[in-house]
Amino acid sequence: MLTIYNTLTRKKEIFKPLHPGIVNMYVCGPTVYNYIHIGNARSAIAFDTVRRYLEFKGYQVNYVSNFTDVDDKMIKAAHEQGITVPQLADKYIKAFMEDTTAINIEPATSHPRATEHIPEIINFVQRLIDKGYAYAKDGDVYYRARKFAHYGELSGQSIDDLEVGASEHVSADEVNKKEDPMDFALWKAAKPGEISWDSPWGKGRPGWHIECSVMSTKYLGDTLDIHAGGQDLEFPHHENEIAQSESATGHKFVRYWMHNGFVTIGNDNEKMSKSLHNFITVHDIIKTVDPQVLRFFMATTQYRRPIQYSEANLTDAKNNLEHIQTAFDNLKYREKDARDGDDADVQKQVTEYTNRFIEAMDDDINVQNGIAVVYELVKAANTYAQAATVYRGGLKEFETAMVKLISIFGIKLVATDNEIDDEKIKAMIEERNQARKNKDFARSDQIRDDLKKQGIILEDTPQGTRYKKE
RNA sequence: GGUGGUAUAGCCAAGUGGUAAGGCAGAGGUCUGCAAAACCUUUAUCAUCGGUUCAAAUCCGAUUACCACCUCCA
Repeated sequence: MLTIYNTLTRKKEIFKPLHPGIVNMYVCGPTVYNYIHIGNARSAIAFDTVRRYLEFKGYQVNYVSNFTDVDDKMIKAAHEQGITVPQLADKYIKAFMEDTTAINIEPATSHPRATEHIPEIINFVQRLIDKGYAYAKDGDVYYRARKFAHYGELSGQSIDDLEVGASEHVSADEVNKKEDPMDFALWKAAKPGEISWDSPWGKGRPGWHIECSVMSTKYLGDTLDIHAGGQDLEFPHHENEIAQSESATGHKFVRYWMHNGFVTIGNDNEKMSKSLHNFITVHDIIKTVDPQVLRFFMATTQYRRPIQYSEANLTDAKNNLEHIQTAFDNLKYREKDARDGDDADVQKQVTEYTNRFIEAMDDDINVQNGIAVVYELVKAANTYAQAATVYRGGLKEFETAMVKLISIFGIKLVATDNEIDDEKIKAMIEERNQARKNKDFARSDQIRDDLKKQGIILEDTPQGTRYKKE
């Protein structure tokens, strides 16, 4: 039985979707004014893994993830680059799709953009005004935070404590416009020259939080099963979303809140973020690091824990992934001399490993325990692949299980292509085997070295000489 | 100041009362003509101090260190 840690209740709860068999899930996406950094990637990977596990469990997952394509930073960046805000958005949405495809993130069921939902946003804001939860002032529209009785529940803070913090940061201009410092903007009046849309309150654009309330409820209904995002979104973003949504719809907004931990970097393990300027973009890193390694590295840390980004940790991930890949290839290698038929013992083992994997993952997506089971499966597979007699059914059993379980981590396990067409190389391998038969090891080692220089590695096994490309 | 999180071997990390999973790196071994791959063996006074208990990494209290949110941020 799957349990999920719900940020709202700060407890692990048994996961039961509103509609049996269907999970409606919304994940806060990035503001598209730059390439995504590996912290953004971590969030995407964490919840892609959750999604894959839910699908593995047999749920149909409706997965919606937005693009914030208009805000202060978008306007600033577009201005700096001498392009329009929509052009900037298009550029980085395209880059987002490329980067997330590289790290094997399944495309969302829907990727809505804020600017494509302006009429719905205006309508939503109007509903809040009509219900008395919001008020217009000088072209802005603000939400009355104190009017929402549950305000502060998600972040575990009382509204008065929050106000103490807020008062240090809110500009005098805003304080003057707002009835209360805790109120937040639903709609912002346009400054001259800024991108804007007509509204009942004059030309302007949506505030940050409103788009998520509007788009999530539009695509997934008033009550979502899962709403996810980075821990930094708990307050104020998600707190505000709850207030807006529940006061507009009158229904519970989200049943399970999930928040991922940060990627940290440097000796101080500081949070990686755009504002700290200590970020590494996915766009850059995959030029030198295998995207599958990056994916594996991040997917094998439980979503709530921080990930320390370092070369050493990345190397660990690389070694582990290679180990799994080698085991898979070892199984494939035995297919040519395997006997026909099934292997009941392997079936039993695989079933046991799979059950233990599920048990681990059911505990709030405990990927560390999950991957530990995968390593046990790998060990058993390697042992089997060296047995004197193997059955085709047994090999397939192991292969299928490995592919299935590792795919939840977003890794596509496929047999390594080691076909060699070059007749000259084939002849050299043959010559080496002759030399070995004649115990001319100087010659055979010479050939092995020569081939290694060409990227061909030879390994002698009881089934003959095995070769692979480097 | 308020709120939350973290502290387990060289590194990553599981483990919420019964004397410490797993992985990487290291060491030794089996196999091999030698390798490679694989497999086996091997590495811990669980941040500190005190308390509860027959028994604590696990519960309680205090302390220290680090991180995060309270302002845009995944």
